[in-house]
Amino acid sequence: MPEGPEVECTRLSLQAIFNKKIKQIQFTNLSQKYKKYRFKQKELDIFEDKKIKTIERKGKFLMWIFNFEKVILNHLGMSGKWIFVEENEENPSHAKVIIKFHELKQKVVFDDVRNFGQFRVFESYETILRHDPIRKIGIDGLALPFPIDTFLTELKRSNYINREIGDILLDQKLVAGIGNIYRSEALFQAKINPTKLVENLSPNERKKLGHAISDTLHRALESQGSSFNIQPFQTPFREEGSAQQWHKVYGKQDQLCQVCETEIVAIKNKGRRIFFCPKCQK
DNA sequence: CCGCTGGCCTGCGAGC
DNA sequence: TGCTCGCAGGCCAGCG
Repeated sequence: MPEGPEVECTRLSLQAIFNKKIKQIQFTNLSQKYKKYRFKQKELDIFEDKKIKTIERKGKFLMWIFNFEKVILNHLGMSGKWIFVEENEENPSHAKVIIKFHELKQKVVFDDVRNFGQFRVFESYETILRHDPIRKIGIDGLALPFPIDTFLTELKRSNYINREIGDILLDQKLVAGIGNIYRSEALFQAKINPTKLVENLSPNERKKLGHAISDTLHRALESQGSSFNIQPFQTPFREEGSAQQWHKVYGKQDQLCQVCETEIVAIKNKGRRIFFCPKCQK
């Protein structure tokens, strides 16, 4: 579900639990159905009475930093969300992790329907930085100002030049935080056909694309993300986003382009769909 | 080092 | 009504 902007919205809401003394972090009974969480409660027991100092975002990953050496790597996967739940309120039906605090009535619950999420303890900050997905992560698409020069340099890497631009935009080693929705939207804004090879992009197109990525992700952040379909994104305070209201192409196959009234088309790229206007995006 | 494929999961709507 | 199928905003191990 969540891409960079949704993950950042989540991070901002979770500031409410910074510096609160933890009573318990607990894997739910349901979570024990799954290998990645099974028999790992012991790793969470040591967090009792500790505090979350801050949460850093690396692309779509959240790194939880505490007032001792351990670090937790958390990924929302396709359907994960953190939700504040009242003491007497029932847990969401796919709760995997529950965190309770001494000073807070509410607990915070990691609810993850499709179970693609991650919640893993690492020994230290240094250990997590050596973890491959973190170590290899590219430019943060939400970085301000967007590092356009680095983006242009990276685009010239030999492993990218003969590949389709729509394909490599999901590569978190290039720009981290782009997901399936915002790759289509960014390409539309930059007026670039997703099947165009990187080597055939003009200098102007490359610059426009960098700007479009940054602009798209920031507009999404301001809109509190995109919420639609069956399992809409919600912030921990259960607010839904409104970015879907300005989507120009994502999910709009068979509808007419708002600019030129040509029919929006969808193509498959490695099993995921890319949406674009065949006239505006040459 | 690289890129690609299949696997990990549940829930929903379409079509039969 | 119930079944199967395809599809959904992502990552990663294993392979060539």
